[in-house]
Order: sequence, then C-alpha cells, then structure tokens
Amino acid sequence: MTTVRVLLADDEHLIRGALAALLALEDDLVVVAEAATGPEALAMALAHRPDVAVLDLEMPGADGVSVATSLRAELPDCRTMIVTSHGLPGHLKRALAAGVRAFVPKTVSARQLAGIIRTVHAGNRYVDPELAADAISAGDSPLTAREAEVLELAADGAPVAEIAERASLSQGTVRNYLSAAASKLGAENRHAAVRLARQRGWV
Amino acid sequence: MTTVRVLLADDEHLIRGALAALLALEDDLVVVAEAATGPEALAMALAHRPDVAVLDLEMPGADGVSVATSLRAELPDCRTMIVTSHGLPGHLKRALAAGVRAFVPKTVSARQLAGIIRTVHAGNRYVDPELAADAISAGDSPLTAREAEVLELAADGAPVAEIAERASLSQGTVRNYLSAAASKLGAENRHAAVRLARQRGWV
DNA sequence: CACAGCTCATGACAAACGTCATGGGATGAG
DNA sequence: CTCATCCCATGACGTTTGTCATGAGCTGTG
Repeated sequence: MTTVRVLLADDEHLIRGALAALLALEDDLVVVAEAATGPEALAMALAHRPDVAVLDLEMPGADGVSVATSLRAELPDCRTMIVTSHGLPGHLKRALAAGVRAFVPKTVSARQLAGIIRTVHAGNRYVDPELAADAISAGDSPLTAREAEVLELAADGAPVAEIAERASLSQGTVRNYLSAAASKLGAENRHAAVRLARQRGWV
Repeated sequence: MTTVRVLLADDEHLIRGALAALLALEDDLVVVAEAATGPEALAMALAHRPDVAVLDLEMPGADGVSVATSLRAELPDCRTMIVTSHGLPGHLKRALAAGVRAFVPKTVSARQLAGIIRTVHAGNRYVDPELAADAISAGDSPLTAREAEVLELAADGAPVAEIAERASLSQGTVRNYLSAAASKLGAENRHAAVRLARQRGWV
C-alpha cells in the first residue's frame, strides 16, 4: 500500500485541525504539513514535498489558485487540489487553467474528500459535478481584457474620474468600456454589472 | 461529571463532520444532532433539546442569528453560540442582541472551541477579543431605520426608480436618504456607501 | 491584402444621480 | 408644552452617468 503525503492549507484553524484529524483516520493518508496562509503553504510545500496539496481557495496572502500556480512551477510532482466554500464558476476555470487537479466544495464529506485525494494522487482529476454544470452553463466571459479591468476598478463604487485615472484612460473611454460591459452582461448599470460578473467569477 | 449535549449546525458537510469528530474526542461533550440549514437546525433542536447549539452564521434558509432568535423563544434553556468565518462587527452586535452567548471566529482551534462550549454551558459568555475590539472601534450605526432600508435596496445596483417603487417612497425621498446615508458614512456615492455599510455589518 | 476585433479617443445628448432648501406630520425626551 | 429628531415629500440645480456616432491605430486570421 502506498501512503499519500498531504499538505493542508486553510486559514481557519478549526477546519484545518478537524480536517487533519479526520484524514488521519484514513490509514493510507498522512498529513505532513499544515499552513494558514498562502505564502506559508508554499514554504511548507517546498520544505515537506507532499504528494498532494489541499488548498483552501480563500486565504490571506495568496489565494489557493496562485499558490497552485507557484507550486506547479517549483514542485511539478506535487498535485494540487482546491477546496472552497463558494463555488463560483470562474474560480473553477481559473483553477483548472492553473493546473489544479480537483475542485471541491466544502459540502462534501471527509470520506469523500479522502477518496478524491486518492483519485488525484493516482493522477486523475475530479471536479464536483454540480460546479461543473454551473461552469458550463455560465459559459465563457464575453468581456474583453480592458472591459474586465475597468469593471474591476469600478467594483468599489468609485466614480468614473477615479477609474480613468487609475487605468490611465480618458473618462470617455472608461464610460464606453463600462457601457459595453454592462450591455454584454445585460445589466442596467455598471454596479449591477459588477455584481453579475462577480457571481460568475469573471472579475 | 456533567456531559454537555451539543447541536452542530453548519452547511459545509466537511466542516460539520470534522467538527463532530473532534468534539467527540472530548469525553464531556456529545453531539446529539447535526443540521445543514437554518430551518433544519431549528427542527433538530426542538427534537433533541440540546444544552448548547453551535450555529454557523452563514447557512441557507435562515442564518445563525435568526435561528438563535427562534431558539430563544421556543427553547429558552438551550444556550446558543455562533461560529463564523467572517467576523463583521455588526454581526456580533446582532448576535448578542439575539441572546447568543458566544461569538467565535473559525480561526480558533477545536480544543478552544470545546472550552468555549463548556464556558457557555456553565452560563457564561464568550466573545473573541479581537472581534470585540473591532466592534467597539466600529461603533454604532449612524443610519436611521429608513436609511438602512433604502441602502439595502440599493445594494444590488438598482436604479433609484426601482428602489422607490420597492420601498413605496417617492424618488426624491429615496435620493435624500441615499444622500444622507452616503454622507454619514463618508462615501462618495451610494454604491461605495453600500460597501462600507456591509463591511461594518450595518446592513 | 483585406477584414474583423480590440483599443483608445472625442463630442454631444438625454437620463440618472447627488445635493440643497423647504415644509408638514409624527414621536419621544426634557 | 417645546424642542429635537425622524419620516416623507416636492422642486430645482448642477454634476455624473449611459449611450451613440465616429474615427484612428494596432493585431492577427484567412
């Protein structure tokens, strides 16, 4: 029997600890390291060279996907997987693009998670069926690069003047992009557009 | 030794299961029921009459605080406590007003949580020191009831006309409230005001 | 090469929004 | 009772927006 060396990264101590305890019950899994932040996860991975890194999507410092990206470069043999509370379609896409092998919502049971870790370790992929369906039905972002960028700058309710300055664009151009983005998303105004784009993980 | 009967409510199966397993290690605690949604938590509580209800703040159906409110009315002997990932000051306030005995971020360890459950069962309260400090420094909401209501309706980027209709107010009145709210919060416009109010848990 | 698509800009117009002054009715504290 | 505060409204003003037309430079594809 091969044992799988696992790295666990989650900023919530309660969950990380509990998870470690549950995974320890599976006798072919061993948690070799834990981390509470993105950078820490990276450091721990380099130090302990786990077979599989289980990364929370939302962590301080660097999110799961960017950790996965770094990991892919620095530790190619380590498979990565993402667990998350909020299963936005866009996140799934970003994750897969970063070479993540599994994308799992926290609504699964520990036993299922253990199974998925084995699946990933065996070289296969796993994506939660429901999330996959959402991602497919949500489709690709219709926004161009600049539209997305400007929309993101508009996210905190800043006036056009400020967005224009931060993006080094003229105010007119910003309004054009905002208008285009809103109409592509079927939103009444840029603020609603921001909400929609967020929901679909396009920002 | 008295044993404490605990209800566990969290929509994330992974966490709920893991938590149950960890609490089971404490021999004076016994998890008598689990729930994944607000209404389910309520039903389980009525059926199993636990000593302490550990409620996640964000759950489908009804959030932790409203469950606690119902519980207070229907099962006064049951102490309630809230665990949450996002410790917004306003939530803490709402929770305490609802008679919740403890408010804990998920960054604590399972051992600490067990201790807090005992504290609560003994009739005492517990509030995470950091959250308490935030809540105090954030202060009370300066918004009047209507201002908060209108601000909430503005949350999804709806135009004034729609807000006015939904609140049964004139458009002028809505704009006045929005303007007042934004200036009280020091925001540039209503959208930024919504963000700020959300951050502080005032909506 | 021609064509399509993205990028950036300008100008102009209508609609939406923020702000202010003003006032009447309700309510609660002193 | 009086005063402050909130609630609701109206009208008016200037500003910020969304939208549209138009055009120029750039890039990649067929």
